[in-house]
Amino acid sequence: MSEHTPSDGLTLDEQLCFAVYSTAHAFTAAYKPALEPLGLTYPQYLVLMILWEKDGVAVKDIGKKLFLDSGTLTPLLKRLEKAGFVRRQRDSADERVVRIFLTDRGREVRKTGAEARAGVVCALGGKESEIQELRAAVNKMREQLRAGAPRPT
Amino acid sequence: MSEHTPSDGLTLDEQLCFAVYSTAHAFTAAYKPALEPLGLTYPQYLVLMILWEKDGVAVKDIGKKLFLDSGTLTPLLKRLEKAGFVRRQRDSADERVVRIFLTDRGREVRKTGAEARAGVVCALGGKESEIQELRAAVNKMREQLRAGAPRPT
DNA sequence: CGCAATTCAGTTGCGTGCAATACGTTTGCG
DNA sequence: CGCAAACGTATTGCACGCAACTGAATTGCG
Repeated sequence: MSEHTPSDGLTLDEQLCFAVYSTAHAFTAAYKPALEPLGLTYPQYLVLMILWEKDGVAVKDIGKKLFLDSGTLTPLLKRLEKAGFVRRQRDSADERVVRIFLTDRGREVRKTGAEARAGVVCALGGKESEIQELRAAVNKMREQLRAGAPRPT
Repeated sequence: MSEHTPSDGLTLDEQLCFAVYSTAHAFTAAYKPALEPLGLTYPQYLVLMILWEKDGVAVKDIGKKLFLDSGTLTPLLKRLEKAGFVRRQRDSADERVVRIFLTDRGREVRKTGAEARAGVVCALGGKESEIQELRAAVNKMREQLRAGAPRPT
């Protein structure tokens, strides 16, 4: 098993990071056929998922859930508003806060969202238990990365 | 266990797709402290990994490995060239093809790349075998998504 | 050979992501 | 109360990522 190249574990296919990176893109592509006809992108769909769970969430809290900042969310939410899925409204009790509310249209598309997920789950080959197991492992990895990465101190 | 919300598995935290999506960002962030001082982004680093394995690869083949198209790669490779990591050269035998070659600088940073990976692996909490197992599961998922998603025929 | 189809890279347009920064609102402390 | 610090959102600039398209080079078939 002699290696003609100095193999230091830096082969692309050996990398967990690349596996995750490329699979994330594959997920986005897998959802696209279901979302595109609605005029939704995948990150926009994630925002709607949060709102389906609890309406009137502040931008900041959406950011915490999705790990995104206002630089990403503000324009995204404006596009969602323009497309008629949500309403953006300043919190009268704290004028710094902008709360996001679903419109009727925003609530309507939940059905289609559920169908989208069903289709993708199907493509994954069934077994919900396996999927949940994998999800837990991937989430754990994310938390470890987030714990290891932050500021030096 | 009554649900006060119509739970159709559409909660953000139940989603494997979101786990992968957010973990991909976490990986990028984890690599950043190592890559930023070099003036490299994570996707640029992926391209270098391919070239470390085999130099002089065509843009098209880089795209196949990374699942990216020329719309993404052409500007990225131009930036890599401008930063002095690679050289872009038309294939004289087939003028349509552009081959990418490492410069001395491009070869130099391999060491730092290896250190970057070591740091991230460390943050993941060790056990190479577990990491490889997870990598295999995630890669399998990607292939299932890619097999399920393509054109309707 | 001759020409249509294919291939490959490049370009444009749009939607993320993220760092850095700006700005108005609120809080906390003397 | 008065003001500095903290907070929440918005803006700008840059780098992906992808769809749609362009244009040059090559291939393949009659």
